[in-house]
Amino acid sequence: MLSNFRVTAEEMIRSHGGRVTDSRKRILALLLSEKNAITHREIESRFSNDQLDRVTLYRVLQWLVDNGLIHKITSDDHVWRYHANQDAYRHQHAHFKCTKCAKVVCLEDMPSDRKLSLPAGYRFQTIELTVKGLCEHCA
Amino acid sequence: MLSNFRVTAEEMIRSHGGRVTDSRKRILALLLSEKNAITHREIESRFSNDQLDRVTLYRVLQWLVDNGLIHKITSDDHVWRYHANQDAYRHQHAHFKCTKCAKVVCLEDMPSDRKLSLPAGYRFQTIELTVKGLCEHCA
DNA sequence: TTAAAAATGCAACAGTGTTGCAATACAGGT
DNA sequence: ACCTGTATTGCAACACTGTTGCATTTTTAA
Repeated sequence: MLSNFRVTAEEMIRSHGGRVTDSRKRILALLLSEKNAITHREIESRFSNDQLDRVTLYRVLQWLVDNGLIHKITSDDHVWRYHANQDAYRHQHAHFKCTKCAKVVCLEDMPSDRKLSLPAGYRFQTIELTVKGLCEHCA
Repeated sequence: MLSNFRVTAEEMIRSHGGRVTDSRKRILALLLSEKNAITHREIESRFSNDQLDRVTLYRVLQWLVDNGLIHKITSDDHVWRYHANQDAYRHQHAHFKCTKCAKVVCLEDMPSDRKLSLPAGYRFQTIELTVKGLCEHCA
């Protein structure tokens, strides 16, 4: 189960030409096993037994983002949440945040078809969309 | 000019039943005079001569938000930006953030097609949409 | 096996925002 | 105009998330 994720993680890291270190494997394997996007602090607490340095975690997460293996999501609580780039989440997508329990999930689609008009001279790059509401447990 | 904003500010505060204090008048008048959404730090620097306590500024901003006189916008730099609720900005709207100079402007329209479907059992509350790109000066 | 390069661990720092509490300013009644 | 209760302010100290510098360790490739 979890060893499957470790194997996948190792392949993903190796295929990006990075050094395959223990921290990277463990962190990416964890993110692959998580259904929702989770915070730095939540990742830390998952490793409460095994020691995992705060700073190393920040640096590994940044490396994984830079190499497109995970993505990070901003939120109105001003904490980054991280999620592995699997399957449907490769491309740009919207996110949902529960206003009660703060859970963040990735939505599969991004309704960006409808172009909203920018002021003259502005150049479009990306769009960030977060839907807020109550999740199935809090509704 | 700026005294006009002070008069408007005072009326807005009074109409919400709050105490009309000097800090509230000065801060709201400044926000009324600003075209774009600005950060706590930017507001502070506008008052560099007159003294203005950091904590008071945070608390006044929160009060103004709670009373619907201004709104605040989150961003991927994890700093709140504040903008007065005038005219078009009363209702829900999208925002634009320049990825080069970090300028944030309010867009007038929100593409309201909530075609994006939430998972079963989820309840919709609000939508937050930020378009990122280059502004007219940075493009 | 060895050496260069990259990654880690630690300590200290930086920025944004919050809390507790005493001092002050505002508003309403006299 | 003057009290008086109460909201607001100012200050100090704190909390949290994230970053930087640097010595030590691990990884990789010859």
